[in-house]
Amino acid sequence: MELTPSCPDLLGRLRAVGLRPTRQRLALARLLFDAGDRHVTAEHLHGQALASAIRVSLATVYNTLHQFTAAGLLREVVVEPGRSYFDTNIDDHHHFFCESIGTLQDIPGQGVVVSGLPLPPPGTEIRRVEVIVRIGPESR
Amino acid sequence: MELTPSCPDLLGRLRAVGLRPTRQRLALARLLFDAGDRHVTAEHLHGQALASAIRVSLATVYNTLHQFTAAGLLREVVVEPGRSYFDTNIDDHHHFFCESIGTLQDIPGQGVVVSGLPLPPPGTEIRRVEVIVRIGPESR
DNA sequence: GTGATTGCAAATCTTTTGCACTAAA
DNA sequence: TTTAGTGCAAAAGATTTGCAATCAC
Repeated sequence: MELTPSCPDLLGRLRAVGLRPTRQRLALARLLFDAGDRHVTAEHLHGQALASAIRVSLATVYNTLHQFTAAGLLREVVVEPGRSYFDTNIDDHHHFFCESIGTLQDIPGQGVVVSGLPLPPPGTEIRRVEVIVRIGPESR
Repeated sequence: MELTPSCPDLLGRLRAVGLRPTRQRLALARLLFDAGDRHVTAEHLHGQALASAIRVSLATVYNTLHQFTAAGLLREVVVEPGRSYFDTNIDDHHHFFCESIGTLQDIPGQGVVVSGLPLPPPGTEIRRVEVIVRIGPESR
């Protein structure tokens, strides 16, 4: 594939994290990062790739999502048993999650303060504090 | 099975939530609730049942865990993709989760305050605020 | 060319389901 | 009895892996 000049930033971002900018990685990166903040599942992204006439196998989508996550380009969000979401927003932030629809929505991290946490167990340190606000349709 | 008089509370608890106190439900309830706060996976609980010479199928363990959860006797905690933990502590509280070991640890809810949350999206209301503190071995 | 990456299909792992059988009431 | 609950094995999902073919460099 010709590396189109329309995505120099993506190409550079992949190179910067040591991932060879292959056809499918670039195509997936474009789907992921060219449309603002997104929360996708592997299945979802694969469907979108196929719809965009990008030939990628589901296995490659999984591999790519995990490589991007390991490289710090994505964040994995676990809110539902048996399904992983990947978040293109890697800033410190939190989530609303609607169980009835299965939808994630970002909560900017700046405003939220979690206070009163005890010290982590001896020998461990805090990696990240994650707040998940589970929401549902209004009762009435 | 003879309903032993040693577990009148469990029997009553099951009846109270409309679950017929069968041999395996009682046995699993005893494993779950007779040992203080616990975080178990289905696989884990099944192994423990077998080790205690309780004949239960894994399918029944799954069904029972979900029935208990639906009945409010347990809480499901989702922290790892592809694996559910069930928590015998149903009070309002949060968790430390160590990814390297896969261990959950309770954080009492009283002390922790989450402030600065935005309003939930229109038409929805907050069901629960969950804080997961991801921890790992100390860097140095 | 050479080694990383991909596709595919098969394997794996967790969880759910269908149905004949068993047990609680 | 009557109906809910169970076991088993098979099915269903999500995710991973092995290996030959392919592509970036």
